[in-house]
Order: sequence, then C-alpha cells, then structure tokens
Amino acid sequence: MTSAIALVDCNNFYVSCERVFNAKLIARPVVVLSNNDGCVIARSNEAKALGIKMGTPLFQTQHLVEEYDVAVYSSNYALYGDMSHRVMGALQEFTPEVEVYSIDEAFMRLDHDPASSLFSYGLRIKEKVRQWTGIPVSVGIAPTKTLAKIANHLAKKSSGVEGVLDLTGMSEQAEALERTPVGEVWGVGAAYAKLLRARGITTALKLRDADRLWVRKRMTVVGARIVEELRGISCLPMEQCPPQKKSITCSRSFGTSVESLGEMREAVATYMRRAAEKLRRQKLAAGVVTIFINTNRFSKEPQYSNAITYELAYPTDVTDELLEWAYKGLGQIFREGYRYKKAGVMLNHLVPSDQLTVRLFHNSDFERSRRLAKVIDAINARHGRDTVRYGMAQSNCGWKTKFNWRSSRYTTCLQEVLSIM
DNA sequence: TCTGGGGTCCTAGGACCC
DNA sequence: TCTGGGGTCCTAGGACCC
Repeated sequence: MTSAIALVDCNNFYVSCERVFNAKLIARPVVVLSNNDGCVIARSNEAKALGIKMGTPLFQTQHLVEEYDVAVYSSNYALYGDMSHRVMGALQEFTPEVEVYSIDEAFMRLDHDPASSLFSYGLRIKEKVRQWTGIPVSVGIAPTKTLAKIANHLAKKSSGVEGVLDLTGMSEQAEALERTPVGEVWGVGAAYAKLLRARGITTALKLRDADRLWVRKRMTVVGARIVEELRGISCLPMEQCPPQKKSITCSRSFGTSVESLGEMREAVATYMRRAAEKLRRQKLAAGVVTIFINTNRFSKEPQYSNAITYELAYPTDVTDELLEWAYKGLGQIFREGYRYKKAGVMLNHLVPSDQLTVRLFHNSDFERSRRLAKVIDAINARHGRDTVRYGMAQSNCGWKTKFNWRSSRYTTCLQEVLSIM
C-alpha cells in the first residue's frame, strides 16, 4: 500500500447549498453575502463569469446584479453548517483519516494499492458526496497537502468535466507547478507574493526550486515548509482531532450605527452571551476578557476605536460574570458623540472548565451559576437560541445584523423545511 | 445609505532574572 | 580603558487561512 493526500473542496459551497434546495437557481448567476449583507463571499460560476469579485461590497456590484438578474442571498450559516456535516460524513465512509479543514474542505489520507487508479478513487468520492448531499466537489490528489491544494485548484479550473486531478506523478507535478502563479500557492499571501515576484520567483515551480536559505530568512519557517511541501516532502501532518481553541471571538457590524451607551450595552451583552455559549460548548473557561468598539472606518466621520482587556482572578465560563466584565469594560471605553459601527468581545487564556481551581470566596455561588448556565444552554439547544436569556429584554434593535435575503433553514428548523406545492 | 467574521502561527524585541 | 552573558517570558505586529 502507498499513501497519498486528497483535498476535497466543495465548489462554490454556499451557493451550492442554496441550489440544493432551490432548483431554479441552477444555471443562474447567484451570490451569497457576508453578515449584514455587506460583501459577496460566494459566487456561482455564472456570477464569477460576470466579473463579480470575491469580497466586493454589494452596493459596488449592484449594477451587475440588476443587469444580469443575479440571485442574491444572505448568509444562512445554520444551513451551511448542517450541509457541511453531511458532506464530511460522506467522506468518512472512505477512511477515518479525514481532517475537516474548514466548513467546505477536508484533507483525506488515501491508502491504496499502487496498481489501482487514484483518479477513479477521486471520482468515487465525488460521486458519493453528490449522491448523499447534492453538493458538487473537486478532488486534488498529491503526496503533500500543499501539492493537493494545487491539484484541487487545477481540478476545479481546467477540467470542469470530472473535477478530479491526480498529481502524484513527478512530471505532472512539474507541469502543474509551472502553470501555477506563485501567489496561488497555499500559504503565499499578497505580501509574500510581492516579495517573491520582486526576486523573479513568479511560479510555484520557481518557488519549489528557490534558494532555501533565502526563503527561510525572508519567509520564516512557514516559507521553508512550503518549499519542502512543493518538493513532495510532507511537513504538514494530518490532524484529525481539532486542537483545543486558544481564543473565542464574537463580533458584528451593526445594521445601523449605534450612538447611545444603552444600545451598545445590548449589543455587547448579546455578543458576550454568544461567546459564553461557545465557551461552554467546548468545555472551556476564560481567564482573559477583551471588549472592543469601533466607528465606521470607511466613513469620513470622526473616528474612534478602543479596546480594554481584563485578566480575571479566576477563569470563568459563567455568563453573569462575563457580562459584568463586558459592562465594566464598555463603561471604560465608550465615548459619547460617535457613530459606532462594530463591537465585539474576545475570550483568551482558555482552560478546561473541569479543572478550575476552587475559589477562596463565594465558591458555592459560582458553582450554582454554572449549574444554571448548563440548564439554560440545554433549554436553548432544544427550543432555539434565546428561548431563555440572561439580562434585559432587547428594546431598540437597530444594531442587529441584517439578513434581508436569507433562505429558510431547511435542514435544521422544523418550521422551515422545504415544502412542495 | 450600503464595505464580514473568526481564527492560527511566527518573530523581534523588551523586561526581567540570575 | 574598562562597561557580562545567557535564559525565559511576554507582547505587539505581521503574515496567513477560510
């Protein structure tokens, strides 16, 4: 048996999810927007062909949307998250060695008989995912993760027919690397691409054959690993169990600007409640809490942004306590007279919540709060978010994120399942 | 009018200690 | 004229990812 790495990546994932539940979208240009309906974050091939770029603010591409009758959707993360689970489940039918790398892609280790065709293995994966979920994927196969990424990229681009590319052969690799601009290599962003091009390193092939000492010096060990991976030497191991989180953030841009401390308190409290839920879901507690607020950096109005960080005497996973820090911090950094556009909270120094030290004072209060939080989480998990909630009722909700074009939560919400008329 | 959100890793340099 | 050296810890900032 020999072993290769496959990268399976869903094509235009969010758009494909929308299409699974709405056949009228097939062959139409479709885009999905970021939170608050701000930017384009997913495009169908038809939308790409119109020249709609990734990350473009909707208002800047409105003319194309109207002229070509582009279907526009708000993000529907409940749907996408659930579809992602189903895709990953299909992949696990082939091997337990699946690394879920992001919501729409996974690495797989393929152990195979050298005589058998990896290409047809890839086709079987693709077909299984399509049957189980309706989502189209591309499969790139190579000796290392970085090469598998490139294989996947090319599978998507050129073929379109099968969407599978086996790049385990040396001559195929060289040819593929030569066709790949250096900026498209995984791990080479805008800054490194510029640096490399200035040195005449314009393709992935030239990066593979570049002077390793120079790369190590200018691009740190991260760059050195990329070069090794391009040479077929694996430096990035498969990671099946996701490592423990080191930080948890919850932040949003507001639907409309916030000017009053009262509204800002509601927003920050909401984000802190969400962050606390995430924290408890992962069985962690936070030792450091940060609160931040920003005005709209794109506007010409007076700008202000600030943040404050607290180190807690005792790590906590209790919403009440975290809310106290949020309110206190906000009181410190909030200034009247600005139109705020965004706020958020960050939790750091995360430790397992079953190993918290016993508190010197009020430990029984703390334990009681933790039990209460558990009950509230269970109720909300069963009956929907915010069925039971800490703190005051929300009055003015202008700050709430906009989702003007959200599709139904077909797979996760009984009231919204697809109905056939 | 309208511009996302949530992460990770690496390094340099300062603070501090013995 | 001479003005230590090495180790560790922490943080800010830069780079990247989807």
